Amino acid sequence: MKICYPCINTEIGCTPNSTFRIVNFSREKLVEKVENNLCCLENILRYNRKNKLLFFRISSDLVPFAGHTICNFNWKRHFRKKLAIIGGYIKESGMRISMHPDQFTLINSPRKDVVTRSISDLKWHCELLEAMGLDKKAKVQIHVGGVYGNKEGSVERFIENYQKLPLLIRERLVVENDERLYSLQDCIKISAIVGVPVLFDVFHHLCLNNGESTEKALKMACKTWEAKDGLPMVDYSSQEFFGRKGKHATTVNIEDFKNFIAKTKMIDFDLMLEIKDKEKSAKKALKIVRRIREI
DNA sequence: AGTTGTCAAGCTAGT
DNA sequence: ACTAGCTTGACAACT
Repeated sequence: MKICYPCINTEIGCTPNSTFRIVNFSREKLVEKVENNLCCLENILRYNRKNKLLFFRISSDLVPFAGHTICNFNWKRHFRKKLAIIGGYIKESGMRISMHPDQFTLINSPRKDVVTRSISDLKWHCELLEAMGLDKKAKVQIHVGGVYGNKEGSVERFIENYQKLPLLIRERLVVENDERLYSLQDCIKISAIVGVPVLFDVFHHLCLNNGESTEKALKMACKTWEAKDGLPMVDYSSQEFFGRKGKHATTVNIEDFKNFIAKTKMIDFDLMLEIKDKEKSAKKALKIVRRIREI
């Protein structure tokens, strides 16, 4: 089991997600930001390696506006060497990478323009991982999307559009259960038809489920991953005690986490801790995982 | 230097 | 018909 936190490190003092306003878009601005972001990403990866945190989610802001029509600059070519170096470091360290485009990226919208933009967005995520030389175990995760007043039809549209995706995207795309619309069961049903691996989100499952226990659900999700996809990826977070339902906790709840790790001891997967204090919780979690799983 | 409103993008649910 | 919230940081314009 590899374990880590998404996108940001709060200790190092740099950000790999530095962006700018679209009105200020220029080739120079983009190069400046990406240079800075890649440099910070390297710092984070070094920190993670030192701390044995071997799973990391790279932010979609690493290359601002990369999938947008405004971006006519070939950043892949420009940063080719740097990307290969970073990818080399990731591989040599035995690390794994994921990416997670945000809620605007969905392939089941009835709006053609939304789907087109989403595909363009997914494409650059995959191209980035490709440029780093990472194998297909590096994944890009999205949710099923909207319901649009007709869940069956919306699932159907997901399936149709998924099947039309270029191979470059299909080889990396995984679908994650969300906390309001598409449960794990919904994702599994889609997976049974198109073969997309299902990324299990423990916390979302607590918010929306079909009565299965966490262990049962996790096992079901794991079956959708094949050897070529690598170990199943799992997202974990806990509920902020006084927060609205679905709000992520500030720091990991140690007791809940121990419980989760103990219950799932027999299953192997990679774990992303979606907790606000990032590497702090990840380090605590790693200690627990090591003790309970004896790794 | 510190504070605050705003940001490329979609969707749902609540008013 | 309209907007807050997702999740949330960071930019940019303002004190």
